[in-house]
Amino acid sequence: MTTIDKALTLLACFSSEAPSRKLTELAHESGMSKAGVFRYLSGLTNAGLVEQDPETRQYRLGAEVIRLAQVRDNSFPIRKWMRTLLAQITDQSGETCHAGLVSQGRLFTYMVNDSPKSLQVRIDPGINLPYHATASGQIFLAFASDEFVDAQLSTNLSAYTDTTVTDPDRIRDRCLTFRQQGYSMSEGGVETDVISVASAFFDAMGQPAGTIAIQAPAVRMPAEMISTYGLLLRQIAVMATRHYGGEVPGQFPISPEVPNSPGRTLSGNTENEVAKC
Amino acid sequence: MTTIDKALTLLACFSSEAPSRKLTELAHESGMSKAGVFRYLSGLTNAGLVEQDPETRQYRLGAEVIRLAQVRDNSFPIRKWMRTLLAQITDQSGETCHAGLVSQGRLFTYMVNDSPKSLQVRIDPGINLPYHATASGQIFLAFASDEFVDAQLSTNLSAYTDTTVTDPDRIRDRCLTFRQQGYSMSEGGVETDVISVASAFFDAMGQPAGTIAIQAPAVRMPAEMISTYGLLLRQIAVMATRHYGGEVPGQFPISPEVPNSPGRTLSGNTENEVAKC
DNA sequence: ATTATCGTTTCAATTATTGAAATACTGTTT
DNA sequence: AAACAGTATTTCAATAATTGAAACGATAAT
Repeated sequence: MTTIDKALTLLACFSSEAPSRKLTELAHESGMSKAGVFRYLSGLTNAGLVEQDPETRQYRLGAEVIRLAQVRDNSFPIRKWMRTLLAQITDQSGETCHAGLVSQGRLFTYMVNDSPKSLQVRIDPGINLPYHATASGQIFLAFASDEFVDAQLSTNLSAYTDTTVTDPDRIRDRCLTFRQQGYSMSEGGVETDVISVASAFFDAMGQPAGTIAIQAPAVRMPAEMISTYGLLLRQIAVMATRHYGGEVPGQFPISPEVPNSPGRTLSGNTENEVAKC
Repeated sequence: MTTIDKALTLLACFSSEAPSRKLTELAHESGMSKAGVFRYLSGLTNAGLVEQDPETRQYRLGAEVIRLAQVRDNSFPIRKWMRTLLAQITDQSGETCHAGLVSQGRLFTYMVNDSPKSLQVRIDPGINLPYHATASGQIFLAFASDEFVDAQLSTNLSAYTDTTVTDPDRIRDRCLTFRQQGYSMSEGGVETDVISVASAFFDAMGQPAGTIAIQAPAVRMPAEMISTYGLLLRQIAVMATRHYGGEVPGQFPISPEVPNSPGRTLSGNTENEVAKC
C-alpha cells in the first residue's frame, strides 16, 4: 500500500453520518499511527480536500471537493438529465424519489426530489444506503458481481427496524426475484411505515452504476402501486442507462411499453426555475 | 514537498476548461516524470478520485469526488441558503446571477441561477473566474491580502476582449474604488456586451470566501442599474457572510437600508420544486 | 491544581519513492 | 503489411522520503 493510498483512505472516513472527525478517531479507525494520520491530513489540507475547524480542531472535507465535483459533472454530466428523470418520476407518482450512485463500493443518495405532498419521506443527498436494508441497495446487489454480493453480505447486517431482513440467504432470494422483475421493494428496511421501490441503471460494462427509487409512506403504497411504480422506475432506469452511456445487461427485463400514469401530472421543475449547481 | 502533495497537485490540473487529461500531458504540465504521474494517478484512481476512460485512456475525475462534495455540503451547508439568496437576486433583478467560491486560490462559479428572460447571459457552474477580468474576481481582490493580489497580478493577464483591463496598476486602482463601495463592476471583461456587477462575502477571519454577482447584457445595464444592483448584491453578500459563519471586515461598507426593488418580483424557486443534490 | 486527552513535533531507522530507460500497446501512415 | 509515432505501463537499483514511538505543548475536564 503506497503512501497515497493510505492518505486517501482517510477521505473515505468522511461521510454524512460522520462529517467531521478528530485526528485520534481517524488514527484509530484507519489503524494508522497518529503521527502518520497527522501528516496525511496536512497533505490533504494543503490540497484543499480537507480543512480543520479552527475552533474544534476537527477535520472536515474542504472546499476543493466541491470544485472537483463541479468539474466532474462538466466532464461527465449526470445532474442535468438526472434532474429531468427524477422530475418525471415525482410528476407521475407524486412521491419523493431519489437517485443513488455507487463510489468505492458504497451506494449513496446522489439527488433527491421531494414529493409535493405534505406527508412525505425525508431523505438527504450524500447519505449512505446500506445494501441489505434498502430497495436501492438490493436492486444493486441483484445485478452486482457475486464477489461484490458476497463481500457485502458477509459484513454485519444491522437491523434498523423489526422488519429489516438481515439473513444473507433471504436477501439473496429476494435479489433473485428482483433481478427477474427489474425492480426491488423494501418495506420498513431502514424506517418503519416507509415502503421503497427501486430500479438500477448500468455502466458501459453492464455493471450496475446507480439506482433510482421511490420512497413513500406505507399507507400510500398498496400492492398494485408497488408494481406500477416498479415498472415506471424500470423504464426510467433504462433511460438513465442510456444517458449514462451504459449497457443494459441481458438479464434486465426491458419494458418497451409505457405504464399508465398513476398520479396526477404536476407542472413544475422546468430547467430554468432551478438553480444550477 | 511530500508524495501526497505531488499526487494531489494533479487534481488541481483538472478544470472545466480541461476536464480530461492525458498522462503525458499531465506529466509535462506538472513537471513530474511520466512514471511518477502514472503511479500517482493509480493511487488517485484506487481512491475513486480519478477514473480512466476505457476508450480514450484519458483520465478524468471520478465519482468519489461527488460523494465527497455531498458530504462536505452536509457538514458545511452552503447550497441551501445560497439557492435562496440567488433566487432573491434573480427575483429582484430579473437577471442571471451566480455565486463564486474560492478554493486553492482559484475562484470558480459555484452556483448559477438563470434569468427568466430569453436574452440572457449563459454561464455554467464549475468555471474558473479570472481575477483580473471579472467583476467577481476584482471584488475578491479588493478585499484579499496584499500578497494574494500581488501573486495574481504578477501572472500573465490575458485580454479576453478589447476592453479587458490588463494593466496591474489600473486594476489596483479599480479595486480600491470597489472596496470603498462594496461592489465591483466589469464591462466586457470576458465577453463583449456583457456587464457584470459583484460583491463578496467573508469567512470567520474576515477574509473573502466567495462572491455573488449579476451578469446581464450591456443593453439592459444603464449606469443607474449598476449601482442599484451593486447595493442589492452588497446587501445580499452581508447575509451570505452571516450564513457562512463569517465576519464582515471593517473596510466593507454595510448598508442596513433596503434598496428599492428594481425589477418585477417573480414567484418561482420555492424549495420543494427544486431537486436536492 | 491535577489529570486526562488531544494535537503537533522531533528524530534516527527503515522503507518506499524515484526517474531513466525498456517494454507493451494502439492507432496511423507509408 | 510493415514500419512508425504516440502513448501508457513496467522494471530496477540509487536515493530520498516515509515511518512510528515517544516527547512536547496546549486545552479541556475533574
